[in-house]
Amino acid sequence: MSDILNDRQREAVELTEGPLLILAGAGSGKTRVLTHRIAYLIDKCGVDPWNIMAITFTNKAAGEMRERVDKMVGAGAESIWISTFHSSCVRMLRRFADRLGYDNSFTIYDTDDTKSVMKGIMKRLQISNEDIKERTILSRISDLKNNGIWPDEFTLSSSGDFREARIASAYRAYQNELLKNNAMDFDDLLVNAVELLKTNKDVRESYQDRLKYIMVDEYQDTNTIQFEFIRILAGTKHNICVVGDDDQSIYKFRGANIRNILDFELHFPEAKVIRLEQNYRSTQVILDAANSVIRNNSERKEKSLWTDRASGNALHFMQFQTAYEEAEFIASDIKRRNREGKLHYDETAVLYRTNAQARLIEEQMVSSSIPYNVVGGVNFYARKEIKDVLAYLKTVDNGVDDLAVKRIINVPRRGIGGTTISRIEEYAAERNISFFNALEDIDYIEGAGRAKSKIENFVTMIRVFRAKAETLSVTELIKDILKSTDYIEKIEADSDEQAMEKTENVEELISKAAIYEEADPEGGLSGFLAEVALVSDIDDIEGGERVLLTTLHGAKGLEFSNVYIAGMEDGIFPGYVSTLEGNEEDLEEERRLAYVGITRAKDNLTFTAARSRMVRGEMQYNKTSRFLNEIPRELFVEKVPSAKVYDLVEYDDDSYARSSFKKKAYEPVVSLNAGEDTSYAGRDTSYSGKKKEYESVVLGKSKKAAGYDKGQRYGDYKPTGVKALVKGGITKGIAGAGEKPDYEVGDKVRHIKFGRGTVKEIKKGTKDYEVTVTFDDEKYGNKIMMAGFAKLVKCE
DNA sequence: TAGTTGGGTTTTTTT
DNA sequence: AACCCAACTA
Repeated sequence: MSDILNDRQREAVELTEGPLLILAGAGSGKTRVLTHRIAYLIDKCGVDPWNIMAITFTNKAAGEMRERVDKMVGAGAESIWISTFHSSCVRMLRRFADRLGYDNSFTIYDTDDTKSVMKGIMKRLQISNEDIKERTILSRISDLKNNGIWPDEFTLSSSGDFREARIASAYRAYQNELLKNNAMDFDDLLVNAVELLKTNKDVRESYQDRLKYIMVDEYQDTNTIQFEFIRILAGTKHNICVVGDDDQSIYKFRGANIRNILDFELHFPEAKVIRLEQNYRSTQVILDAANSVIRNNSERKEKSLWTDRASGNALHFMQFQTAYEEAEFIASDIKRRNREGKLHYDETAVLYRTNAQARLIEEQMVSSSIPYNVVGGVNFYARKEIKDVLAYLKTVDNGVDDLAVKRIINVPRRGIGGTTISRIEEYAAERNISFFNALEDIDYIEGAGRAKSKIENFVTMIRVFRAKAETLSVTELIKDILKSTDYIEKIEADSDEQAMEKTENVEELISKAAIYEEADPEGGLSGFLAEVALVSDIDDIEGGERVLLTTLHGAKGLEFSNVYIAGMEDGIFPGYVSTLEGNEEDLEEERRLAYVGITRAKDNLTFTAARSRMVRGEMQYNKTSRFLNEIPRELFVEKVPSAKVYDLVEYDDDSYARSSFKKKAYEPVVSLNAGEDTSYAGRDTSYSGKKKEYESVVLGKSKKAAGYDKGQRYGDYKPTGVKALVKGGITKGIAGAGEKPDYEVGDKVRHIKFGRGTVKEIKKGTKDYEVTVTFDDEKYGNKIMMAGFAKLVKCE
């Protein structure tokens, strides 16, 4: 990428004073602008690097910016404050949390931790999980925090409503518990940092004085409290430059407030706005696709990406019978193109909506021996063995973190059971002391007879660790803990196949600690634990010649020459909930996600979909994604070598066929010639209700016969629900496996390969009906087959 | 106390 | 399908 700025970019770089909103479309060089701006401030305006702050969302983005700025600025670059929102807050709170009643060595609770805490509270307050789910309460609490509403205020406002009042009491108890444990959740980091700045004039002014120029990346993803944070820091000078793209706002579920960017000019009336619309990343075809999708959103700042790149390769869309075949295709296509020298693995990504979809694709990558990285799934730091070791470290670092202590008191097993723990909890609650303090009082606790000596040993062990922590490095401390507790040996002793992996993970943790200590020798144990709490998986993906598998969310900010977007189905992407009546806002967010996905591609973009897929143990039959329908048909590769209707699939006409069929409709499936470079296998939309017979349909050639009008987008059609009559080797669609077949013993049926036959027996199997058929063709004779798989169709 | 089993549940995305 | 939890058994 050239380092020469275009006019708009230059303007954005040089407008250093006052509030500035840079609306930066995907691939428009926003990072380039930000880094140049920092360099400009230092070199041309004489600003001290110490006075500059740049805030990002991920550690990865922060790291990349740091690297680029280092190269441009040289000496002094290290004193620029570049970090994420959460890390910035931690940094402030590590110095001043005592002003808010916390100890400066507070721990950070992740989502799992907060769940455990909430579970305990609900038990105590006798809120049953059936009445209000813990997840519901936690997300309410998160909302409330993000809107600056504290338990006291919420208790008042909710007093009239029973259910709300219970949530309020849970909120209050939760907050007390965290404070008692000297812990903060992710939201607290922001909330408390803002509180700190608001209530402490000296702190606020010292930061305001230092941070004279503030830049915020991915501004569209900020939430209300984050806005508050930067607004306070910007003080009265308002030297705040935010960069974002409202079309890429995809974190509403996490509290992101799209109004922050839409209303920037209301918050700062003197704000200047600069639009960056020239895209340096993608071909025109890809941009056209992106633009044509996002155009369907209503609440957005009008803009349109353009490029002077050539129009480029056409888009591909492939639809398959099953998610398995979809995955198979993606892997084989990548493999083939790589073999032909048309694709580099490290320039390739497979994107999907949900982490669950990764599994099948990953399997196919393995069997095609394609090197790959998967982001997401179970976060490294969320794994049991890692959380165990971290809980030891937290127990050493922050003695009042009851959650950590309770986690490890019997891990590895040392014969301290539930009854004993409850006793100790009661004792601690009566005296309002921490769980660990209660352990130290074990002599005075009744009914702890047998466990007593075990607890004494535990307490002694932790005390020894604490003493050692004064001198040992984090890596040494971890090793010492593992050795003293025989942790590794215990893993190997009682767990099975996963022992290897667990051991490797623990070793990985040690090397991560080593890396941390080298990078930040002053950080210590608290620093390491804080860092670990705030890293995400995408942050430490190893590079190399590897295909990246990630969710669409995970792909934000990245770019690849080749992008595959899998699972293009209504109900998957867009997600089911967002397709329901009244959820238009959610649907728009999904559409932005589609926009993000499409704009990751530089040169080649392939969409795939499956007609049927297993979701949470149940078979789903989904229509192709409505987002595909929003892309002009002309942008796709169209030549189809003699596509044939070879199957009909039934789906639920009104709600995307979630296993229970109400209204049934049928649509023809066009055969796929996978592997052909020109293959285009869209749903053929030929079924109009009038035409009831198909021999074959050739896309491209007989569009008219297939029900298309010129200019019509492929996929725009209305199924009539009339059952299609089918001739010539076309079988009826897959009924859901396990559904009773609509033929009976004695009926004549047709099989796609074996031809005509007579049903001899129908037996209900464990998962599906087993059907025995005697085929007319003696070659095949008697066959037993699964009804859902055999796709037998009744005939005369 | 610990291991097993059966039953019930599951928003999708994550700092 | 996968996970978690409660109840049951050794």
